[in-house]
Amino acid sequence: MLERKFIVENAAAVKQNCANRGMSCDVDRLVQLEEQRRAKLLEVEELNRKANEFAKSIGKAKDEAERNAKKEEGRKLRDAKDAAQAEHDKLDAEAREVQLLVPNMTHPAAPVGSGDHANVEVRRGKSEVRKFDFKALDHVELGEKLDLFDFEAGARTTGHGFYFLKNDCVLLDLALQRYAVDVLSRHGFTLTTTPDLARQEVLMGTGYNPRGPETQIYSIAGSDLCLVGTAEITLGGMYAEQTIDAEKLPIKLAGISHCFRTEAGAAGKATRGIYRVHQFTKVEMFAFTLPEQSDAMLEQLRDIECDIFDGLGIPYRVIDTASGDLGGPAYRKYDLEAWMPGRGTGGEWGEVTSTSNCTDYQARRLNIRSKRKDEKGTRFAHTLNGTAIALSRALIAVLENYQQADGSVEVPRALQGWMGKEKMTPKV
RNA sequence: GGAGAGGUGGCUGAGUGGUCGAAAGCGCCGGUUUGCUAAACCGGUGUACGGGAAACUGUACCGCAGGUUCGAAUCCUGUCCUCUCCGCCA
Repeated sequence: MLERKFIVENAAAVKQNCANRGMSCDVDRLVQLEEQRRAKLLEVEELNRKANEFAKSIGKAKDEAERNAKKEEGRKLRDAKDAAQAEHDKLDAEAREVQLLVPNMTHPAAPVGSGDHANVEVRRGKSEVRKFDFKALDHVELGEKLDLFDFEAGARTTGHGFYFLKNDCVLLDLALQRYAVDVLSRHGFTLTTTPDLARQEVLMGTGYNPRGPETQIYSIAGSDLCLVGTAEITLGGMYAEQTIDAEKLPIKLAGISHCFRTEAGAAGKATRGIYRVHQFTKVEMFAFTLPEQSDAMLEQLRDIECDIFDGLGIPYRVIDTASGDLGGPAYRKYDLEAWMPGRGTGGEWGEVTSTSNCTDYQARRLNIRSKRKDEKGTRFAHTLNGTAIALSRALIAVLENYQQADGSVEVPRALQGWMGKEKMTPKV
């Protein structure tokens, strides 16, 4: 959410930014509504001031007759105030409705445009894309040989898009988590496991819409709780309504959670195997910073993601996401796309991580402030998030890149200790 | 799940319809005194939004949302959270 004052004062820039991001929102109307609201607020405050003044004088009235006469007058003032307040609230609600649709501003260096061609590849990982001298299998085929997944049972118990991990895949899943946690711990992150459910309020605060036909979020009937789509939601909510001392910033959190996504409207998209599923586990990074620290923090989060995948020996490319694909809260976003040899006909890049600087967009909704001792007042903190390891996608990358001609899969060196073996071999 | 108690400023804690944005203490900041430190004393000390060059000033906020009233921290309803006891359980 952008500040209304900012939108009013920078209407032209905000409009251009909406256009760059492919979002349609009526900035002109918002400006108009806000100006009307301001005028009405002055009126409300003036009436309220009078009414307060009057109410105080009643307490000092000398007798019952004077008191009753004054009460009548006080009631009129209060009624007038209530009427003005109602008009103000209506304007406020209308303005807010538009305001919530306005996306964050965009980093000046981020590419402008939309679609894959607009995104810019800024870097490659250390590992070369491997040349196979045999036909590379995809993770589903590998999973059959190694007995790693049970999709039928997932569908039976829960539905399409759910699955059981089995045998070595469970070990690999845990090893990847343990590996990521280890890296983040060394980078000074506070480790957490987070609730898998959150209040709607927190969802909204982080920029997710729990309702509507296109929502990605599952809701729990009979409560205002939702299953989280990512630990970003709970980690952001962790400091909701808090004012954080500047000396404590930046705060770097690592959160492990399950992630639930309805994937509404995703029918027909690459759905084979565990690439796009309704539930997966993720180790997430989250940071709260002072406003002047967030640009550098985004680079840091991106570099950690690179380290994690370099450490796994998986080839990837880094994408500087173009304005049209940033969504609502992100000011700038980098994605890591890992090479997945089993995708498409001869392998394809597939998104495995994403890191965003949301500046104060989420903090304003969640009311998270920073306070410096030498500074009057407070400023909204900046929030950033990034994927350390998203299981499912990371599992695919490991399985497909480390497969051998005989159907076995080597375990990346970095995981061997956590996994307790060097190779996953077919049951025969 | 059942019964009860409670949520007030950075903290402790008073306040049961009017002059309460809120006593007092602690903490913190500034000052005086003082070989130094401590103590003592004096003054200051919430946040947001609006007006003003500034001094300053208006409005709102006593978990949150409603309601009663001319007037609510105080009364009523709902809700969230915390604590205690019982039950159940990993």
